[in-house]
Amino acid sequence: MLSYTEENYLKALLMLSFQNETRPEAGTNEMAAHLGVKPATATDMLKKLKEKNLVTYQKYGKILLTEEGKKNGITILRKHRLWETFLYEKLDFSWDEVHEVAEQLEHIQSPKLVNKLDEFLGFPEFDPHGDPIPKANGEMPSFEKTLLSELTAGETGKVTAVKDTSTLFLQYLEKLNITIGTNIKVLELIDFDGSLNIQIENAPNRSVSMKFAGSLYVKR
Amino acid sequence: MLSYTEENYLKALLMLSFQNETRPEAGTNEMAAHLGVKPATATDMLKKLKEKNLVTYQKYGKILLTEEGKKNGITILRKHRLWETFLYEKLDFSWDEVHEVAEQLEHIQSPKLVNKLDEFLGFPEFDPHGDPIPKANGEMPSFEKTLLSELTAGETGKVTAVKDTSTLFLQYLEKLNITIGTNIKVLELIDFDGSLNIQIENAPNRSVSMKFAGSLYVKR
DNA sequence: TATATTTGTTAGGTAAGTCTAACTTTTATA
DNA sequence: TATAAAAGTTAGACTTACCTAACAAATATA
Ligand SMILES: [Mn+2]
Ligand SMILES: [Mn+2]
Ligand SMILES: [Mn+2]
Ligand SMILES: [Mn+2]
Repeated sequence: MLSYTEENYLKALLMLSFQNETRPEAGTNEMAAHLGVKPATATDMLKKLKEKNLVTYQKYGKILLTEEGKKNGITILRKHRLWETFLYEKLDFSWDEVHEVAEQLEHIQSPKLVNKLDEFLGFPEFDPHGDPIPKANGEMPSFEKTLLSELTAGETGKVTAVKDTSTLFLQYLEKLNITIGTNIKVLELIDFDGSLNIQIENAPNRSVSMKFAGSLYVKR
Repeated sequence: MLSYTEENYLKALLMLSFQNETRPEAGTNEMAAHLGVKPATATDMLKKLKEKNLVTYQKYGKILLTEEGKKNGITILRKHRLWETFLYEKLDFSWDEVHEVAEQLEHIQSPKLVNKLDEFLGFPEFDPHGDPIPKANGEMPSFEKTLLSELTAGETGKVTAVKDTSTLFLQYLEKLNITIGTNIKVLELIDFDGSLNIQIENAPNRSVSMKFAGSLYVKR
């Protein structure tokens, strides 16, 4: 049985492993920052997780989830994303509101609940941010990871997911009338600062920053 | 901000106040037993709750919730019963399974979630056990509290709630095809041991014990 | 009313999870 | 490669929630 806190550490390590695309290892400071605790606290927890065979790591070395640790992390992530979907689809939460509440709901212990919820939602493959929801068996639906910033002038992409899930970004997208499924055409690339002029389906044309274009996943 | 544990203590005190019909006061041992902790632990917590002005009590005296404590307890109870209703109505949980999971869900912090859930469920007045769900303003729908054991021979009652919510009792009721809304006619009262012969709607006649008849609320 | 029983409190201890301050190791850079 | 910076660890402390054992007060009963 894992504690609420241990679950958070495992999920954090899993997400860092997705983020660090080259190698799935994480560092203590990185992990601590992700969880909003001090590095000293992360070190303490690491010892405990190692003791329980959920991570492999040695002093001053990198952290890697074991199979068991990964399995547990995936379970939490599955719950997190199913709950986000529930809040968004059934209770009319906006996509910048779901995360905070799902952060709590993901820790509810009841295998039956998770699977019934999945069924109730119609076995969704992606959450409101376009992130893949792990299946009951641990598999992750895959999706194209093309960034809007990778498109060339003239190309069109349909938004599949957001890379940045911060409230600030999500609310800005809402203002721009962009959501999962919206088509965006790149009109022009500005070499000077990497910004682009885009045409948004059902919304006025816009100029957006490089940072913006690097935060949206699209399908060509 | 109340901790998970403090919330459990307040809900326990509230429910004991409903139970002790004569006076709403509770004792340390009673409280500890209800929460599954040792009396010494309950005493510790009591001091903290008193410090926070959630209960009034003095050493060796009885425990009483303050208005603030009661308000908080009612909020938890509202969430508990709404979640039970959700699990029962939307996710096909049986009425003996809902309690355990609601025990966890009641602690999720999000006023918006509670109210949206209430709306999603159609503002239910009673939970799957027939217990009243406190309204957002703290009011409790009232209901008739006649026990099956109070009926006389020949009278018919419609089941409105269960007094005992133990798995053992709920599963027995299920076996007998009795649920909220079922009509039961008292055929005969046996003076010797207080048992009664009853006629259950859509099920064979039965003899049930005094204990059984004292655990079911009905409406004449 | 004296004594036994029940009820409630205190003292002292543990475990989880967090922190700060000081220290060590690793890595980057001059 | 020596040194500075960054990354990570350790020691010691705090808070919350729990426990056991010993004690004190209140209540029931002979
Ligand atoms: Mn969490
Ligand atoms: Mn998400
Ligand atoms: Mn609870
Ligand atoms: Mn109930």
